[in-house]
Amino acid sequence: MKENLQEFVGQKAISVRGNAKTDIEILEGKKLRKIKTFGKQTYLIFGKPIVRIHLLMFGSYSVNEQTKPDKSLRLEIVFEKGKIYFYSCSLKIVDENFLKTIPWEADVLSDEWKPKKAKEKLKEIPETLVCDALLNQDIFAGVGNIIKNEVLFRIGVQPESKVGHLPEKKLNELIREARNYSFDFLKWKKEFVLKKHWLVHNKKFCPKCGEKLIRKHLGETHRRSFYCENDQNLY
DNA sequence: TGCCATGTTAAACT
DNA sequence: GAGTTTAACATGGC
Repeated sequence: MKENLQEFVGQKAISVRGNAKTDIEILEGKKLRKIKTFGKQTYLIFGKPIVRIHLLMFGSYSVNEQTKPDKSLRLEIVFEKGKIYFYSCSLKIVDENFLKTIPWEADVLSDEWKPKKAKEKLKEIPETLVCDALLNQDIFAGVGNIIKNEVLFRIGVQPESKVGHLPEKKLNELIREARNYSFDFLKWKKEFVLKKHWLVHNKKFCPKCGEKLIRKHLGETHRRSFYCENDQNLY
């Protein structure tokens, strides 16, 4: 989204509409200065007002689309050249102080990503299950349920393993693959070949040994886990 | 056709 | 007031 919206940076918002509950009118006449992302959130920085967008499960956006009446249109921004549409998303106006509270180094795709910091945070929660830890946005911002399942399969760790029980080497692998797989995910998503590359998520059989995969809602997050009993060790 | 899910927030409870 | 649970959001795939 950030990349696809770059053409609007530097442009002034002429008009806005949509069913967003916040006061979106204040954006009119303001120039889009910069776009920042933190995990799954996108920040459209219009100087003082900043629009925070999260697409949640079903949200979408489009650029320069032919306007059609749509009751789920959350926000349309008409710029000097072109328009942006956001549908069915979470939208909030925040200010620059809010941005100051964001732990940017926790974003797995960021240049500022700090694996050491992630490790420190994990050391503080030894009793947490790895399936929950990977979904913790304060540690691995951007990682979602698909990435969780694929990372755990790649490193051969059973999702109910406790963070504190992981050998140092596995802990390092967990942190490294959380970032590494996220870049693969992004690349595949851009090429529209994401699903094709799923090894365990939504799959029936283990690609390594052919055995039936376990599919269960696990951890405090109660999210779907897919894993192989043979190829993923419980620590 | 009905159920479920790539996710988070805020309201409603205890 | 703190912590926990539930509802809301709303769409496409199976």
